[in-house]
Amino acid sequence: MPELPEVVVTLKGLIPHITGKRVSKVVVREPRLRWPVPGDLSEQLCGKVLIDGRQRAKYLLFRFDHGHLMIHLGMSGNLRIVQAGTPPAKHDHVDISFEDGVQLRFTDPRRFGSVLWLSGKPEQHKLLIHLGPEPFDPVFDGNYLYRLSRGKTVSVKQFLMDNKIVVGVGNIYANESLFLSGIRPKKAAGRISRKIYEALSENAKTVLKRAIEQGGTTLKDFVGNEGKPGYFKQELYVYGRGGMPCLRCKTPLKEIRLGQRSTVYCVLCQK
DNA sequence: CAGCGCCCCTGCCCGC
DNA sequence: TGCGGGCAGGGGCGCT
Repeated sequence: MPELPEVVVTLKGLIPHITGKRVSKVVVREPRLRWPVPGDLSEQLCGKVLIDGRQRAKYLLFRFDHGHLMIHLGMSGNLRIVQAGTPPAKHDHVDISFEDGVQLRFTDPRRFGSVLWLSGKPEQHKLLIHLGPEPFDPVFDGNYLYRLSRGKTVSVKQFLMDNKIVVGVGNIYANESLFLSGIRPKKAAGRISRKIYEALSENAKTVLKRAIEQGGTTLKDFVGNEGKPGYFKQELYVYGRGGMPCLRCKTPLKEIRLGQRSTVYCVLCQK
């Protein structure tokens, strides 16, 4: 489910339910996630107050006065509020209960997600320290992409999806941004002009912002915290539409694989 | 260092 | 209806 918009939507929905509340109980049913859930998670959290929550890349960071709970949703993860006492279903790996009966539940069939405890500064953590800027950070613009791409032979799509360059642009939104910018996904990143990168950075921001407004993109089973699906799927131009007509020129969209990821583009609209 | 592949894992869809 | 193969929204890591 998650790309950046789904993470933002998830966080936004959770915040009002859990900020300022004290943890009363932690249950870990399955610690074998992307990295093992720390064995002392319960000791770290119980009795402590969750101060606030924010997002860095696709990581959710929940602040306590002595550290941070860091959660990544991977490909299939989901974090939601459940009624206290709701029996766990398959793949409900971690529950964090608060004193008022609110319960935070982490579910992840594929277990590519993670639930970690950070005692130090989050930005110093090895998973975050090498990350590029957020797409909505003012430093992320056409000039930034132009400068960092000089001499690079990697495809522009993989360049855009590289977390060291910019975070949060996953496969769906990379495909969409490139279509809107008229750029062929496999074109070498180093051979694209400053002007085109200007369009690409703007389109990436627009697509992400629009997806957040629509509550994310529901492909299979993503639902926000109010149980609503994301409506951005209706606005996808190319992702998931290989072989179907381009919405601008009717030419059948071409589908290839780039870095093992499905890549869809229009041979006429994207050069 | 850049640039690839691989891999973690389950679910689902398709073709036979 | 059952089974094998391929694919899926992520991303760290190890190899060349």
